[in-house]
Amino acid sequence: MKILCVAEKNSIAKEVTNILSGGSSRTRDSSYKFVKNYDFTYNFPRLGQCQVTMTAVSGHILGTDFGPEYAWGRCPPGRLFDAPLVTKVAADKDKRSQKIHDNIVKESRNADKLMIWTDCDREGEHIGWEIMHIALLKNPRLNHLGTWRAQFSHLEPAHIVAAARDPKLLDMRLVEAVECRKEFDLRVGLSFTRLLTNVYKSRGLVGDKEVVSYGTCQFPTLSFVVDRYLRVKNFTPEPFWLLNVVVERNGQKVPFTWSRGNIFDKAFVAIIYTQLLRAPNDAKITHVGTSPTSHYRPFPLTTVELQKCCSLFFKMSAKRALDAAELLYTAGFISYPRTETDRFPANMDLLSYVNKQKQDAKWGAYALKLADSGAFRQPRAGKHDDKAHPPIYPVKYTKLDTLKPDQQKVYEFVVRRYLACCSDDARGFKSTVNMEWCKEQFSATGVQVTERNYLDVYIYQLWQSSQLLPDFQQGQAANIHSAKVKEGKTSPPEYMTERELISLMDVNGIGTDATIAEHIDKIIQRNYISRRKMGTKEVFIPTSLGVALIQAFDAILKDRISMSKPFLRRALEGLLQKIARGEITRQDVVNQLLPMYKEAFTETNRMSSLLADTFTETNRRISENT
DNA sequence: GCAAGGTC
Repeated sequence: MKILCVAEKNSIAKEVTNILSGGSSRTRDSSYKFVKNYDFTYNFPRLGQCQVTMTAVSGHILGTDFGPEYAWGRCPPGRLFDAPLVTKVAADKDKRSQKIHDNIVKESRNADKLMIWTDCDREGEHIGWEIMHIALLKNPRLNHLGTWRAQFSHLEPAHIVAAARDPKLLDMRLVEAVECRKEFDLRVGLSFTRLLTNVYKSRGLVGDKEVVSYGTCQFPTLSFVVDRYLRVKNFTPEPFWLLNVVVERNGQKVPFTWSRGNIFDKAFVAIIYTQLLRAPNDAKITHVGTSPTSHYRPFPLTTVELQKCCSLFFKMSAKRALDAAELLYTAGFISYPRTETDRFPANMDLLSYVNKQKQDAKWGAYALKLADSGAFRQPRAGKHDDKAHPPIYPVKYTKLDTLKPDQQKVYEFVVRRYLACCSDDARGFKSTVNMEWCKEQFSATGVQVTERNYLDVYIYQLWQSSQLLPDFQQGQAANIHSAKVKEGKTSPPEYMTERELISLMDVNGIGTDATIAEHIDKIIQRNYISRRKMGTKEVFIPTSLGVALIQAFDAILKDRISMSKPFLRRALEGLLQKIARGEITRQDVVNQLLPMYKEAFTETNRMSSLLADTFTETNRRISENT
């Protein structure tokens, strides 16, 4: 029997080959230089000894487009809402897709079975379907039932062997969901992009080579930055007043906080302040207490959390962090780095991965303590599960100095985060002292950390004991050292940072783990937003074009659906998940949602002069400001 | 010249 195996990328094909063949395989070139064909034999349970060829694609091979009669300029943009879709081999400049396509046709000709080894997520399932579709062109045996689907989520040998021995079928519901997404992104993206570009260009508002694009992910992303920018710009600071009281005890000066906090009425604070000053000996300690407090260990690691942490701890951009993680994954050191899951499956042997870290010079002693002296704890379980991949964890040990600098940081972080997850919470005590002075309440607090636990390995987080409070006694008079009225000002929100933008996109389902960083780059290229240094921080500021686009869309569609808010994309995502669960069909979704987009298009087209006017107006306002 | 999603 001959089996053709196809992975999503060459590095996976190579690694799976290594595992299944026990290291003895023959390598042949394919028509595409970054994809190899690996030949070996393997014993499949129901088939016996088989001749296996393992090859790969490089992401999607087929693309969805419109026919030539719907090219830019050949038809009104609105026609793209009902123009027929054409699926064909993607046209890329080095003919990569065509070469990969040809390799699959050739290698599948004599195969008895096709086995799909793409990533186990929605897009991976769709790529698997593309591969099957291509293989079926010249080999009728490789239909849906002749095609196996290997399910795996990391490259540990035992796991890969298990996947090879227990193949499933392709899940066509996932394939349908992806087809649906592609249809919406294409119809809406191209029609609005052509409309916007035509309008701005005909008024001479953008350069000849420029494109004013609309994308279902680009605009919600832009909208987050614009909303924040306007909130900062429109902010008016308000003054407030508060009381600062310092009590002296055993020679130690202890600041107390006023329970009323910041007050916006100056006269009110002044009245109370006068009362206090009239009765300097009236202050009394009313309560002294100590209660346990803790810092929870972190949740298991997701992609977005990885990107946020790398941005915060190492000042590494989302793109760089993911690139480093990807390399660590293909080298077999960490599990698949694109996951939304923040809970480990119940049956996973978590302790075995702790054991593998015992040998390290920096964190080995901690791992040893976790594993061998009963300090190991089952990690907390978050609420997210993508049903495809577990949280990111260190699969295999490696010495840091074998890795490149970015990978060192990311690997060390993944390990420390994992060990922290498997540790106990940090514990301590919080002491509170309450004081009453002329019926006003004040309090002072102190923290004592007694058990550091996970903090010892998760060195990125600080929790330290504060200065010890002196020995106050309940009922005792308090010796006021000083009392002052302080004036403050409310401060505006900060401009959007990359870390916050990633969070917002993630929460609202804008883009995927792998594309969030790209959407941000795209709207920078389009001159909708720009990066700017503010002190030590880097923030995003929208351009006048970016502000105008959002404001014009909001004005035109104020009573209809919003093209700039995340609502539509989120609604689509929810419906895609229903398709994936088999509750509705792709056609149901098209019938329900496409008319709403089309209506928004018609209205935008009708009021297109407003788009240009808003831009002219924003430009004028901003140049007046500067 | 246009989208978003894979991948390099």
